[in-house]
Amino acid sequence: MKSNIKDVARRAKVSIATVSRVLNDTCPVHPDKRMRVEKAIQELGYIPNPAARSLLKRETGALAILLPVITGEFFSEFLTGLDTVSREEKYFAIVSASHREEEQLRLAIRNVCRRVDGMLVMAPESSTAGLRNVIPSGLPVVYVNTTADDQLDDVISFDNFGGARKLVSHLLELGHRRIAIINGTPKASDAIDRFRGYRQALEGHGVKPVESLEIPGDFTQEAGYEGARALLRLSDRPTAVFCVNDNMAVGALRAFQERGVRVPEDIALGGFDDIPMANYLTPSLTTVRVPIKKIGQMSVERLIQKTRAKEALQPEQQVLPVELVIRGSTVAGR
Amino acid sequence: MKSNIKDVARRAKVSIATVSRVLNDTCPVHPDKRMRVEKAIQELGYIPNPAARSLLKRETGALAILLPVITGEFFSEFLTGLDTVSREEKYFAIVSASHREEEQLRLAIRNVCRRVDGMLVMAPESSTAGLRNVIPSGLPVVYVNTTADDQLDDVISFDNFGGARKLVSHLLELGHRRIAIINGTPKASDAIDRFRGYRQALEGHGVKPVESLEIPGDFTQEAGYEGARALLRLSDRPTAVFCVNDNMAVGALRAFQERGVRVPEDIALGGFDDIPMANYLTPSLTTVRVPIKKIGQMSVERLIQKTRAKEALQPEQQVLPVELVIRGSTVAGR
DNA sequence: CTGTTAGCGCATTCAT
DNA sequence: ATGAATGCGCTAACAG
Repeated sequence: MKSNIKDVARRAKVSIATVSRVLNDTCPVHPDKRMRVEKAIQELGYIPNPAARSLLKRETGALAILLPVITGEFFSEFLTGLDTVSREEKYFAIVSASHREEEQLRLAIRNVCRRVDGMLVMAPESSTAGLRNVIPSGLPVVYVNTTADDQLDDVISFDNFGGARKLVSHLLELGHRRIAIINGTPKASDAIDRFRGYRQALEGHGVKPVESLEIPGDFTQEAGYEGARALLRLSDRPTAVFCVNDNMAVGALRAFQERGVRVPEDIALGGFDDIPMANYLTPSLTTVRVPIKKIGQMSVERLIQKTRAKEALQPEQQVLPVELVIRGSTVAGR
Repeated sequence: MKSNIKDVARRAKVSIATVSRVLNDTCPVHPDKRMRVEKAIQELGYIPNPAARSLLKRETGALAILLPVITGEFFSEFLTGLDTVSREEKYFAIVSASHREEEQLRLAIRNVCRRVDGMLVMAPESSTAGLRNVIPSGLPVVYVNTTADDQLDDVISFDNFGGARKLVSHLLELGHRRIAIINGTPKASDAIDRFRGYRQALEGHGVKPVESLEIPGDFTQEAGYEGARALLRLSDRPTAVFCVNDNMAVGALRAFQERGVRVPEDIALGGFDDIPMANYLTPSLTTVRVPIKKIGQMSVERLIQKTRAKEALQPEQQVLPVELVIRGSTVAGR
């Protein structure tokens, strides 16, 4: 059965304070007693109760990582980066997904906020001010890829707008004029920014946006697949398609291949994120490289820094650059 | 600042007991006071401290999910299945990765075991008996894909041996005789079982195993890539390669394509898992379908069942069937 | 060096 | 229906 500090103390014939001392190595303890305590701990299989400890110390040694979803390569990469760092820094990472629903996110925040010393929130569909009333003031938070209404929070994001503009400009420079877009979930800021980049690029080249070429989506492969099929049904097909993330581009590519539409000869295809898979597709996918793993690392590093600091730190907001990666899905022979 | 139950009581001009009552809806409370309490909670942004609650109630409402890694499609799928169920059942899932190291796993177990009401452990490199001394007796545990030394624990796994045998038999039936294998991490039971399946299939067809065709690996794409390159350097190349998981097959495919080795014409390729990506590769990947998402669901369901049960349940051990999926990487024209 | 004691925030008796 | 008091397991301050 689960034993407690009293059991250990009794067995080692010392006071509970002494047990606590050897446990936390706070002040010197007589080697003899230390040994007895260690032996008792061993024999009982005693493990301190973090609930009791955190009640007292007001810290938990854990960090919450709240993501819209944990599925897919994008998030895998992000988690990998983040996990390494938190492990090194002796923090325990609690990962949860909010399924892109604000309500679920709020619930998750409520669920964890008292169990952790800090929170990492990636919520492209929410904004920092909107979440503020759910988050206990004083709890360190780092937002990733979340809309910042003001300068009060730490926010790390990357250049969604610029990346999309670059990619679509690349298509335009290849001579494409009928360029479709398959979008992400409607309220997601990253989807919105990428869409803006798309529109901006078109404008910059004097191309009028065509509404029938702007297909709604939700970041999933299925949406990419369905969106691409819808585009193929059009009487006046586009010559290029920009999927707002790689995941959807994967689905689109499948739709094209099923219908015998060659990429890039019949239709060019671009994505966003540069997930590992992008390079494995045939043809490989032209996309916008986002330093996902690095962002994962950076954001926990910052979170841990904020958590360890006694004083509240000056909020920092940064937007990381992204890079266009040209591959076979837009230029044949690559 | 973080407020506590006392603050709420003071503000609502009631006792803390009353606050606790409206919080947990235990016994009837005068509507008037209830209102005052609710108002105070609202105004203070009060959130109960789960640490204090669990100290008293001896339950946490959380489940631990300990996986070897959380990267890649296999684990994404698993988590997706699991997440849905635990959310529905009002349990909070704490996910952590042990990096395939027993020491890390033990550390993670220690870290979480007192924070949760039950644990889901996927540890292909460990065995149930070996972990027993780290896990507090009485804590409900469900193992997935972990070696069972005895009948004392709940273990859910799938037919690694049979799946591998089927796949390699398929290659043999296509006429292949020089069949290489790229293996998983050495101590992982799934890798070991799949290797056994490979050997067994060869034997069944009277083919002698060739040691130079048995390449070590570690389940990562990089290992698949390197393994495939090593095979290509052989003077006497294999005509088929079985990668012990799809992830490595992806890496192998890349190596082949880089060197202009056609799949399946020059070399056939098989994987294991049937991750979503397998179907998107060109050629699509012949593999062994594992009902990953379903296993994720089943295992938490069982865990929750054990957790809710007052009495200790009879341990159940089950091995789920897997299915050979033949695609383009072994048979051209698919 | 070591033991005793007072809470941490909360649910739960036991009185009222 | 409600409040006062008790204790969950632990650490820290205090007193030896």
